[in-house]
Formats: sequence, structure tokens, C-alpha cells
Amino acid sequence: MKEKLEILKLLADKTRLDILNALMKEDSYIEKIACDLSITPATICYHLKKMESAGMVKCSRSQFYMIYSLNKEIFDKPLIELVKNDALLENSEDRYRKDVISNFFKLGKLISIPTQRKKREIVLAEISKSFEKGKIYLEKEVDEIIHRFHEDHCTIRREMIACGLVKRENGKYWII
Amino acid sequence: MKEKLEILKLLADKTRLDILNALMKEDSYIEKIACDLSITPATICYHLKKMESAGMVKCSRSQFYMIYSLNKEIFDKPLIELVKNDALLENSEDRYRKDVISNFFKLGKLISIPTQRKKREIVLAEISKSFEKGKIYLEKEVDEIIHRFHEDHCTIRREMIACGLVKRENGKYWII
DNA sequence: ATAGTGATTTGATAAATATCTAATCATTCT
DNA sequence: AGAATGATTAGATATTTATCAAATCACTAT
Repeated sequence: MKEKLEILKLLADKTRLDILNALMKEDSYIEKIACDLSITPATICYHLKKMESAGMVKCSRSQFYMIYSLNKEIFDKPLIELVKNDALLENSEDRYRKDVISNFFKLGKLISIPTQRKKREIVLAEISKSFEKGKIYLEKEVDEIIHRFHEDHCTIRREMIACGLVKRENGKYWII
Repeated sequence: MKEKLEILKLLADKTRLDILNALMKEDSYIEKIACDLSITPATICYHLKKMESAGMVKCSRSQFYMIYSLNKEIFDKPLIELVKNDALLENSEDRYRKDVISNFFKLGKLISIPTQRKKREIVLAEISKSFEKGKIYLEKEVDEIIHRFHEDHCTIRREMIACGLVKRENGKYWII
């Protein structure tokens, strides 16, 4: 099948729907359709040619006339098939994460702390990857690691605890 | 369902298809979609509002966000349902007439003379439309016009008189 | 309250395209 | 060959509308 968007664009026009409905009743030709719909043959031709090149109608010559007919297969498909984009098999959550990370980290440094909560959590999770799972850190060590990413280690440490990425007890820290 | 043409028009746009595909994966909100697609939130909002009013998506507030989601039912229908014109559901008398006409006329020619009186009258009335009201015709002229539809102009001329569509006096004919 | 953040509206602009008239092409019939 | 008729193309025009920036609205959290 031809490009899906092309077909959807061609369907988005009153005149073309009228033409298609005419062809649903019976195969027909330009002058007749033009007469039925009170539209010039030039316009009917314009539309039919477009729909033909999109594979929606077929035509063949018969004596004087070019007989146009529906290509029915296309119209039996469920709408979703025309809407679904096969190219987008990538997970959008991942894409969003990647975008945020590439926007806020430059050369390994966090250039600013996002104000939007969702983005902030993504950034904090990224920083937390530098901590070893299961290992116990002193506050000094935690700040030292965070400092590689950003000056304000206090804020970031606090935020990481707030959103549950890091736990603290008796001045000891560990990653979740 | 809302106006079919409206839905088809809304489907005929790359950006809106992208938005719908995003919503097919998961419910989402404007800022996120805007970020994913690299388009301003204003534009996303513009499209979502249009699609919402056409019943293609739904939305509800959740905390900070307006969560948009697909209205799946619409997309499961076969395309033909969106294309087919409901206006063709006129009163049954008209439909019967149109059916008879489309069955017995192909490419403007009468393929056979119906034997059922009702159908025959419909067909004859259709042919009589080619005569000018108030004008006097010679038999030769009458036959010439009828001949455009069918070989057997004698039978048809006789039937038209029989059912009162045409009057004759002294070899002159006129339509009623 | 008030600041912050996401949603929506407004106004302006640029691009796409449906339609018409007139001209040309293609086929059939005399 | 040429006349007639239907199909197609070309050029011009008007309408629709997707998009953005900026302003405003609505809700939430401090």
C-alpha cells in the first residue's frame, strides 16, 4: 500500500468522499460524476488522478470512456492500520529520558538542576548510577561523588533522599 | 460519533498522527508529547483540543497534568464506515427508486426493460426526464431520444403513453 | 497569599491545495 | 482526414490551516 498519510489526506475532502461514494454504487466515468455532483470535469479528474496514484481507485479505458472503480481492499482495513506508525517502535519513555539527559548534562557536568519534577527525577537517577549498590557511604564521600556533577551537592543530596533514591541512617548513606 | 469528514480531516496531518501514536503507547500530557516530538506545547494543545472535540481523544486532570488518552473505539472501525455517506439513508421510496435506476441503467444505457410494473414506471419516468416540458415532438424525434437509452424505442414509446407519462395527438407528442 | 508550572488562547504568518476557465490531448466515428 | 467528445493539463485564485511567540488561565505546593 502507498504511503498511509497520503491516503488519509486524500480522504479528508468532501468532494473526494462524494466521488468515492459515487463509485461505491457503480463504476463510472468523469463526465457522469461531474454531472451528478455539479462540479467541473477538470476538478473530478484532478481528484481521481490523485486517488489513482495512491492506489485508492483504478481505471481502464472502455470505448469513449475511462471507467473508474474503487480499489475495495483499502477500505476494508480498520482505521488503526492507517494511523499506526510502524517506524515508532522505540519506547517513548526512553526517548524522553535520553532527551532530558542530553539537555541537562554537558561533558559529564550537570549544567542546572531541573525545576520540573519529572525531569529532576531523571537527572537524579542518572547521578545515582555513580554509586555502588550495597555499599555504605559517609556523607563526605556522597558529596564528593555528587560534586563531580555539580557544585551544589547539598541540594542534590537532599533531593536524592527526598525522592527515595538514597537512604540515610546515623550519618550513613546507601543507594536503593 | 461526530461528523465523519471532521475525523478524516483531523487524521490527515503528520503531527496529529505522531500525537496519536504517542498516545497509543501510553497516556500522556502536553509538555511530554511536545518534548518527544520537538514541537511547542501550544501546537500540541491546538491539535489535542481539536481531536478531543471530535471524540478521538479524551482527557482528564491528574494533579499538575491534563492526561490525554486515545478513544480506542473509533480506530477499530473499518475505514469504509468513515467514508460511506449516511445521507444515502434517505426515505425508502427514494432508495428504492435509486436502486432500480442504478440496476437498470449502466453508463447511461437501459440494459433491459423491467417486467415488474413498478420498476418499469420508474425507468420510464427516468427516461422522460430527457424531454423538455411543454415542447411538441414528432414521433421521429421521440424515438431518437429514447434510442439513446435503448434499441427498442417502439416498446418504450408505447409504454410511456400507456402509463400516462406522454400524450399523443395527430402524430404529435408531448411530455406530461 | 504567592510563586511555580503546565494548559490554553490569541494574533500573525506561511504553506498547502481545491476549484475554475481555457487550452490541449486522445480516442472514436464518419 | 477531420469532426466530435471525453480526459487531462496549465495557470490563476481564494480558502484553509499548521505553526509559533507571547500573553493569559488554572491548578498546586510552599
